[in-house]
Amino acid sequence: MIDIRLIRENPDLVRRELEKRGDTFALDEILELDVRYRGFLRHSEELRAQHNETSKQLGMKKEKPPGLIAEMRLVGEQISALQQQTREARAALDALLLELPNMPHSGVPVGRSESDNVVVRTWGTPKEFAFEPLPHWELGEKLGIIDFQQGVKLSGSRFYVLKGLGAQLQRALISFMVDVHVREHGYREVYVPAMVRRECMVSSGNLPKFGDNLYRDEQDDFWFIPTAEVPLTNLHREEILKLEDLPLNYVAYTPCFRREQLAAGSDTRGIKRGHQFEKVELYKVTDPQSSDSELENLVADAEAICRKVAIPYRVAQLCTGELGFAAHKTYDIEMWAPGCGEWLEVSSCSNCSDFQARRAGIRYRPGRGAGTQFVHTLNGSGLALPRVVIAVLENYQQADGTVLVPEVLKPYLQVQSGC
RNA sequence: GGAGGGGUGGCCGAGCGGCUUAUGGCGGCGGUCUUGAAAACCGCUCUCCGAUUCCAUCGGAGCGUGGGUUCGAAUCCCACCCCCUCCGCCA
Repeated sequence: MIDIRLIRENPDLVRRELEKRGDTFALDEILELDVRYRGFLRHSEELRAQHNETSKQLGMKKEKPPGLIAEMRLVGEQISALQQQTREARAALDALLLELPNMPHSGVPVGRSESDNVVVRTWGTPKEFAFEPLPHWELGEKLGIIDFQQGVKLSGSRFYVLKGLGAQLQRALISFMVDVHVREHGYREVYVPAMVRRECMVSSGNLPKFGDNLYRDEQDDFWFIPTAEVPLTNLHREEILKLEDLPLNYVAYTPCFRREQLAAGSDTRGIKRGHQFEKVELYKVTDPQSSDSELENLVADAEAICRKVAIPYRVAQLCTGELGFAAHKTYDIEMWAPGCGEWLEVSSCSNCSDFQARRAGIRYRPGRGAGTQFVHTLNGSGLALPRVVIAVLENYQQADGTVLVPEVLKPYLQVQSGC
């Protein structure tokens, strides 16, 4: 959420920043509602101040004059009516504020589409194969480790079943990645619910605007998380954190659920995009001064995984038009997949500045006696599982259709050579 | 799922229609005393919103959440959320 006071005091700045995303926003309506809201609020507070004073005096009197009580009742009714108007204006204002995306960081390149993203670095060189490398769906089927038909049988399109070493490879990657982040990067491992209350989705920015992308249990109003970012954002909801406890670094492994209402046929091959997938998520809560540098640390922590599994990757900075709703600045990490011949997004690391913190009410106190301030939150995959599985299969494949096990995964797998 | 009990400031815990700007204690901070520390004593300790002459002052709100009754609600009523105990069921 953007601070209403900033919009009030500097609407042109906010408008200019938001329009970098390539869209227009209802700022005039917001400003108008804000004036209305404060008018009602001020009026009802003035009346209430008088009313409080008279009531207090009335309470001290032995004789209660009936005329005065009748008069007070009328004032009370006026206050109720004003409060109702105040509430309505506030609710309308909040509804609009919740629809505004975050403002981009000043260093984000202005642009409209993927082609305006900026590749900031590349690591490794795509391997030259002496044969035509196969896409993972062919490799997986030949090896009997990915079964698409059974996925469809159980749940429909965009579901798959991993079998034997396919399932084990994914599980090995999960353990390996979490271990690296805990032991080498200082993250605290947490296990969180995959179904959350509606307000958690509002805090993270998924609701009210993106409900169409979420699965939901209507009976109990549980919402299925599209990423661990949602529960992690809410871990400290409505808390005032101590400066000395920042930054908080969390790593969580969770399943993720996305409705992905894509056109039939797009991205349907393979396990790149499904309704359910596994992800290891990194999350940081920092003070506002540190979030810029912590984003660099976060990206480096995610990149470390790519290097350890020795798969070429590149890091792209997203342009303003590609930023997610809550994001202030984002880097994507893309691994090279020689079989499908594309750079696969395996991580998206974002500094959300105070956008989610404001929605979730997560604050800290900068110093003794100082007022509270909103923290900054950052998140990034470290990494998204099915796509790393794809990259491993396609990069480590051999001429005979078998796949070698990356060195770092050997301690985590039952086999030492490959499959 | 059934029955009962409960949610009050950082924590514990009183209050059960106006005397509460929420008693008291613990913790925390500052001070007095002391060579220093402890003890004792004194004082201070929350958040949010709005207005203005904006390092401040004034007003409003907040006792799980949201409504309601009343001139006046932490206190009474309704709904919901959460926690605890027992029973049932279950991994």
